[in-house]
Amino acid sequence: MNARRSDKLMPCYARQNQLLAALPAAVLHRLSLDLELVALHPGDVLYEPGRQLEHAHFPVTAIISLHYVTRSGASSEIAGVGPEGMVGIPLFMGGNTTPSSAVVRAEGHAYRLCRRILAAEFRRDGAMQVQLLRYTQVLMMQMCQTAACNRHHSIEQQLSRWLLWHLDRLPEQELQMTQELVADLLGVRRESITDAARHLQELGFIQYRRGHISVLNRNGLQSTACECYFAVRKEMARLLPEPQANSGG
Amino acid sequence: MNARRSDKLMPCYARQNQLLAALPAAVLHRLSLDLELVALHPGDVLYEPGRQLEHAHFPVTAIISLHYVTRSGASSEIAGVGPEGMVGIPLFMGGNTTPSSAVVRAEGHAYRLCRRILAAEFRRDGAMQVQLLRYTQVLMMQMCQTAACNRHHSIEQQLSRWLLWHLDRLPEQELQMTQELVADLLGVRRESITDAARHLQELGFIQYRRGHISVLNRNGLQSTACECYFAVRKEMARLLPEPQANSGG
DNA sequence: GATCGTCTGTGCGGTGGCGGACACAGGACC
DNA sequence: GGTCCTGTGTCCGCCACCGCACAGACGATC
Repeated sequence: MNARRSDKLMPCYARQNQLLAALPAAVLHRLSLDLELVALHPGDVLYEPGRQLEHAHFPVTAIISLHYVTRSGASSEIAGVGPEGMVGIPLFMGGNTTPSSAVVRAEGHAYRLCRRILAAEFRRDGAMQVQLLRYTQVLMMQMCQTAACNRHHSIEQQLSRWLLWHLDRLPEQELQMTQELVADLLGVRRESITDAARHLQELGFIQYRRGHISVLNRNGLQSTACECYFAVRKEMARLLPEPQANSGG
Repeated sequence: MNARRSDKLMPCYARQNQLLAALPAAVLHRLSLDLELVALHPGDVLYEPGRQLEHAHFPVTAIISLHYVTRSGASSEIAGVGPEGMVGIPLFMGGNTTPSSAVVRAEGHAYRLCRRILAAEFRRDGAMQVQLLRYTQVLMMQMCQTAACNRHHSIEQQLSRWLLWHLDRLPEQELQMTQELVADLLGVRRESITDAARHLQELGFIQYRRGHISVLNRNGLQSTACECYFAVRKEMARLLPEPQANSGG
C-alpha cells in the first residue's frame, strides 16, 4: 500500500468521481474533512483476500482492477473500477473482507475514506446509501457479464472490450501496459494476447510498442469487441448519473 | 409466472429459509401477514431482463437459478439461490430490474414478499438490511467464482461442483434434470455434459437415467470438483448464520 | 403393446487456446 | 558502446471443447 496523502481536499476534484459528484452538497461538505486525496501507482494493492479493509477508495483518475486468484494460482479480472465508482463494497455490506483483491492498474488519484466514516454515512440512510447500492448493482452486472464473457467470447473480442473499457476512463488514447500484464488480467496466455493484438494492429485499430498500447480506431475496436462492452455501458448509464452532470457545483 | 399461493403463513416454514430465520422474532412477526408461501415449478420465471420486479422470493425448498443470456443467445448460469438466500436483490439496490433472469430449477416452495414491503423493511435499517446486504455479498462472491471458474476449469470439474452445490440444497440425493438442461445452465454443449457425466458414472460417483441424476459418492465428486465449490461454501459459512441455527424459535 | 417425442450415445472434423521452448528486439543502465 | 533484463514474435504439438449429424433407447401416452 504505497498510497500517500498528496493534497488537501479540493471539492472540485471530489466532483470528478461520479459517485461523490452525485451526492448533495451537504453530504459532501460533511465528508470533506475525512476525504483524503491519495496518489495511486500501478501495482498498489488496495485490498487482499482476508485482510481487514481500512479505507474505501473513490478513484478520480486512477483505474483499479478487482482481481480474483484461485487457489491453484489461475487468476482473472472480475471487474474494473474507475471514476464512476468506488472500491471497498464489503465495507458497508457487512463482510469487511472479500476473497478477491483490488490492484491499481493505471496511475492516478483517488479519494479515500476511513471505513468508520463510510459505514456511518451509509447508515444515515441518505444519498450516499442510494449511490453505493446503485453502484453495487452496476458492479454485479459487470461480474455477470464477465462470467458470461469468459465462457463464450474469443480472446480478441475480450481484448477489444477490455481496451475500450479502459479507454473510456483515461484521458489519453494510450495505455501503459505490457501484453504480459493484460494476459494476466484477462486470465489467458501471454501469447494469445500477442496474437490478438497483432491482428488488431494489422486491422489498423491499435498500435503498440513495448509496454504501450495506443488505440487508433475506436469504431474498429467496437466492431471486434463483444456485446459485453455495450451491455455494461448501457447498464451504467441506466443506473448511474451522467458523468460530470453537476461538476463544478 | 405460474407461482400460486398455496398456504397461509406458517412461521415454522419461514424459519426454513435461512435469511428469514436469522431475523429477530419481532421482525418476522411484523412481516408475517405479508409473507406468502407460493409453490414454484421448474421453468417458472421469477424475473426477466427489463421487467419491473414485483416480489422478492425467499426459497424454502425450491432452487432458483440466476441466468444470463447474451444478445447472441449464448447463456450461462451466474449463481444459484436456495434456502440460504433470496431472489430479488435489485429491489433494494435501487435498480428495480436486472439484465439477468431468475428461473426456477427445482420444484418447491418459497415465501414471497411484495417489493414495497421489502423496500420499507430494508429502509428500517434493521436486521433485514443486515441480512440482505450480507447475502448480497455472498452472491457477489458466487458471481466472481463463476467468472473465474468459467475461465479456468474443465467441464467435468464444473459439473461436479454444480451437482454438489445442488445436492446441498435438496433433501434427496437425486436431481430431476436432463443433461440438456444442465448443459444449457453451464453454457456448454449437451454432448460435453454427456461425456463428463459418463466419466463420473464410470468412476462410480453418480448414476443417471433419462432426466434423473443420482449422486452415489459425494466424496468422489468432491475430488473431481474444482475448488470453487469449497470456496463458495466457506464464504457462505463466514457471512451467513448457521443453517437452522434458531429453527423452531 | 405400438407409437412418438424426448433424451442420450457416438463419431467426425475443425479450431481456439494451452504449454513449453527459444529467438529476437527495445530500452535502461553501466 | 556493450550488457542485461524485460517484453515480444514464432514455432511446435496437444487437448478440450465446439458444431453437426444421426442412431439408439427410454418412457409416457394412447
